[in-house]
Amino acid sequence: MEPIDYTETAPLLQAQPSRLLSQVATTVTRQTGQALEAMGAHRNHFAVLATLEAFGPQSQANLSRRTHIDRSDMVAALERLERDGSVSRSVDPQDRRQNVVSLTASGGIRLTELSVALDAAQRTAFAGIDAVELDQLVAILGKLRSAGQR
Amino acid sequence: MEPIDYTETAPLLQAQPSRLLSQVATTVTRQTGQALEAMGAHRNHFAVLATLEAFGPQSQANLSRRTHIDRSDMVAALERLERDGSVSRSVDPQDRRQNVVSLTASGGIRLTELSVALDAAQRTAFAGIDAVELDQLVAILGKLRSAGQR
DNA sequence: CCTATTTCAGATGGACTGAGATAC
DNA sequence: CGTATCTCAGTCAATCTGAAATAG
Repeated sequence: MEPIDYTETAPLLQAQPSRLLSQVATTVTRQTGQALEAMGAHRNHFAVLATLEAFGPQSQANLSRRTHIDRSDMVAALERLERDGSVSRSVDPQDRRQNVVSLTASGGIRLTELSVALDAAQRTAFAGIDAVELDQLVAILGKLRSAGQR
Repeated sequence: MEPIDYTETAPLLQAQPSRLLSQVATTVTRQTGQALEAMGAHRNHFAVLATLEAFGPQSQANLSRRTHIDRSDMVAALERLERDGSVSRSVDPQDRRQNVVSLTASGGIRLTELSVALDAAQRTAFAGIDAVELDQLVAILGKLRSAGQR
């Protein structure tokens, strides 16, 4: 007489990767989000700083396209980053509709701090799988993102 | 002189699987959600019906544990499913705190309909990867869910 | 005239919390 | 008395839309 496991998943549900995907994403996002919150930061802040470091000064619109952060949420993120002195904004003389957003020196330091915190959180969040599986996961998700945009 | 790609992702961001995970999950969830919405249903409805079919009549608390749907959202889902005639609820005579939720005949038919719609949506959502990769993805996500709960 | 960028104000749905009523 | 279940009300952050103001 076996004990009944009241947390088992129905077969039809196991065949629904979309559900699994969303549940794991929720958990992982919460873990990394809390790590950044403990640093007084936000996921979007890291994404913006990393993108500025990689591609140099650029407009908010390009930052949005590169990070997949909505133009509207970008406004709030930059307002905050500017207030903290991590980025500076000025009107582009070539095209005065745009702001040129630049990483400051202290923004570069901030990026390093956040990167360390995020790496640690990520190691915890993905502790259940090995390095090979993590590589597979990233590769597969990358394909899905390219294929399935919008 | 190469053209500049304004949608490229920063290296530091590519090393952040958590971000990728959340973005892909958002897209896939929207696609499957729309498919069910077109059927007048919701993701949670499918999960509940599939779990009832797999494990038979059971309490709302057990449905919550098995589907990972919050007890609070379960109330709304069952209210709806009962109104549609897909499930029936009655107080458990053995333990009158609990409701016994049962799948009705028309609920079984409904489950089949939703299953077909979901499968189609899922084939589209995961069209970018092959069967082997999908299996890998499900296996990896399964490990992460077991390891990282809460 | 149409399009692009930045900004604001708000809609929408998802995950979750707290507390009350009831029953064990 | 403490715990479990069901329910309701409501918070909270995330995603996204629409429109205004400005500039090309």
